[in-house]
Amino acid sequence: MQEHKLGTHDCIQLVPIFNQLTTVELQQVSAIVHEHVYEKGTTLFNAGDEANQLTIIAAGQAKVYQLATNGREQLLYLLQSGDFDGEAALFNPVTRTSYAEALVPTQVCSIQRSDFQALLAEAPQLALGILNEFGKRISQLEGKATSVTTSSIGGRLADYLVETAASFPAQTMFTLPLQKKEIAVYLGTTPETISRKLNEFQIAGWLKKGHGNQIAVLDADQLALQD
Amino acid sequence: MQEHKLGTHDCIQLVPIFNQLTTVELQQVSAIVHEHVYEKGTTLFNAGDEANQLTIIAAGQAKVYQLATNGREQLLYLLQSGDFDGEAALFNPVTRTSYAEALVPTQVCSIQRSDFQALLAEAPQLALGILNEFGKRISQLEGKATSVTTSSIGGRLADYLVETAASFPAQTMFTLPLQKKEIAVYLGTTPETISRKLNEFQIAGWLKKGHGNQIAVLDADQLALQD
DNA sequence: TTACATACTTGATTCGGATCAAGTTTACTT
DNA sequence: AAGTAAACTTGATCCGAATCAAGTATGTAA
Repeated sequence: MQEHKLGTHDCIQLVPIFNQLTTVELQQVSAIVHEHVYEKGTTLFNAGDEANQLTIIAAGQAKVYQLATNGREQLLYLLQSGDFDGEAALFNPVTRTSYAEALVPTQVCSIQRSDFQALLAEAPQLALGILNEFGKRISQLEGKATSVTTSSIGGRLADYLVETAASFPAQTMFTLPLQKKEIAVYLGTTPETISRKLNEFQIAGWLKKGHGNQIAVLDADQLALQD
Repeated sequence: MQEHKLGTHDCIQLVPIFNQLTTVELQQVSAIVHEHVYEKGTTLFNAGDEANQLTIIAAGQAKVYQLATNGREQLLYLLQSGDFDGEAALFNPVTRTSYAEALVPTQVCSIQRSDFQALLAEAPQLALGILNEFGKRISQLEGKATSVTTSSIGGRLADYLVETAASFPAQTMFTLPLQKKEIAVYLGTTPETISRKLNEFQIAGWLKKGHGNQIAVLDADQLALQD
């Protein structure tokens, strides 16, 4: 069973920032991409490492944690296929402040800074795609920063659920990709509160809890209206 | 008195993303930059506008507000000389979700999307500089998103004060650039709480309140240690 | 200088959500 | 299938900060 393994060319096509490239440019990119498969539970990179490369998830899933000053870890991103991290490394050597761990067997494409900079001079179109992707990410983060100071916990959880459920058929049961403890940390709250809010939502008829970490969103519209 | 007015060339040199350009490239950029001066209290752009340009503050100061779903306004940025906004517009036509107002007479440089894209193809070095700046902004926003879910109000206020005080000589009185009401909204709290926390900080000996909106930070190190 | 509006402060009360402390379920190991 | 550890739930209590309600400064216009 290795359906999730892909050739280099396919790998690159999965990444949004490379979507707009011509065939020729795609080949140029292929030439400088390195591939690696990480087993479940292994570390993609560590805090304190010097970062010299862009890391792209071709297939699989990884969690990125930031270490807070008090030693606590804050989940920063849940990287899915096509997501990337470490873009700052493409311009300057930086020390990573976060670390990442593979949740499942995960195939990663990486690009070295020096290779990337050389390529950029030849394929300006590439820069546009990346800039575009960065712009999106900034909007997203601005939204998060706003919503965190603006909405209540209930609202943030509701948003998270609607967003997560979006990748599954409507009204069907699915397994939450994160444990409640992790969702809690991600939203800046506690597992207890997550538990209680999910109950409230179920009583309101907006969702249905199943076995283990399964839920079905019944009324995404009402959920989204929370706060 | 027009010391704050600058020629186009000077204007561009103020902007970090253009810092690394060669003289030739700077001239190319100069050619496509439009300048405009907004009087105090006038609107730079409005929510709902279609954005087709990058807006750079050459001299002056502007507030950028985001409208929340409940109709409340959330202060997003306080733009100073050299800051820019609307970078998403450089890649796709977008509708603005925020609006900006000049706090003082403010000189603005703007670049149209079409001009920018044409330029980018000729000056790849420019893309690198912008990408770099974007990377920094993303780190900054990641930090803010983390600190908001992690620290208490006191900690966030302390950070804000230390940051704001940094542009004044140490331990001297200065006037806060925002009203307390606005600081409150910015930090996601209320004027009452700001008032109380400032008292606590004064009693602890970390700052001194003066007349009106003046304060002096006495012990930035202790403040920064808050939470 | 007085009058008025706006910003700010202070106190009393309320409330959301964190924390603490058991239980209970789920999932993994053998 | 039984045993164990981890994750989850539920209840009781506590605390930080929001809200409500006066007040007091500050600044502005006549």
